[in-house]
Amino acid sequence: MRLTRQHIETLAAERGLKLTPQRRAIVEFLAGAWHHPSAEDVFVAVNARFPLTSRATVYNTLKLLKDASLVQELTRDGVVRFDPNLDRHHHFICRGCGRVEDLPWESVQPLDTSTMEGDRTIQSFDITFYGVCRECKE
Amino acid sequence: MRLTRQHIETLAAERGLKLTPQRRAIVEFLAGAWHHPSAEDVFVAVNARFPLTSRATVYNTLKLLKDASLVQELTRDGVVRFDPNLDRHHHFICRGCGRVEDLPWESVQPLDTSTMEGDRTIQSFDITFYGVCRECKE
DNA sequence: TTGATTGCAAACGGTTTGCATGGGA
DNA sequence: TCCCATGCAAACCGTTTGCAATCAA
Repeated sequence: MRLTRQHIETLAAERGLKLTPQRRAIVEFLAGAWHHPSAEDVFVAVNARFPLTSRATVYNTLKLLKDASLVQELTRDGVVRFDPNLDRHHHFICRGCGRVEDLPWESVQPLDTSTMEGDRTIQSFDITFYGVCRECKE
Repeated sequence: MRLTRQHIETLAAERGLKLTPQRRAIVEFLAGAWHHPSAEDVFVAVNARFPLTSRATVYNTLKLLKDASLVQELTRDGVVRFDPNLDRHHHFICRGCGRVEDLPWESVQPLDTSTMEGDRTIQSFDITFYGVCRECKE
């Protein structure tokens, strides 16, 4: 499941939040974003539709979405990025162009974590794959 | 294999670098560090032995070590950290105290990456496990 | 001696905060 | 109307850079 504009409406209704145009624009941009935009990416995109939208609003809304588990936050090269894919999944990073692609959770066989448990408890894991994407292979 | 003070001596000899006390101190601290210190951690630790060591020197030396593949760099919570463990390994992050532990590469069975290959090439991967460490379970 | 390395301080980029204004409920 | 949300600007934090002084080779 991915973030949709419906999510922010539901969230607003449930928590009594205001449905401002800026929040709608941020969510709609994220909903259509497939390559993990940074806060700055969101800022630029939203300002294309609503000039004068401030960075503070962008950061506030992103934090709101993160706290509501409507986006996943991930850090790469020191920059925080946002992933609207709500399903469990892994990541593929292309060493050529740096793009990040989501990989379905089922593309990896279940991991046996028993050997590393015992004194610790393993609850979850995620895998980052590195390689060369299709475009960069050409 | 882990970073040792021997590594910086060899590196200096091979590349004609100068073996300054600051560089020795940084490497010796990293060699004994098991929980992925940040640049600031290194700065504080080195200044305990050599007051007036600047952040620039710390950052320069860390970059040197990274470029020589004598430390692995990893980013967590937007802060760059340094891992002197030179073997391939995975990471375990405790949700209780936030500590990071290294897990031996062999503790995970080989992954079949064929289903996600085809249009892309997978070269490597690393896994981050999340859970609760022994101390936090008590 | 001499150029690599250092310390310092300023600059930088991403993120957070404080506060007065404004607009959705 | 009322208070949440916004815009703005300054502050903040980790990191990088420029430059003169220093020191290992």
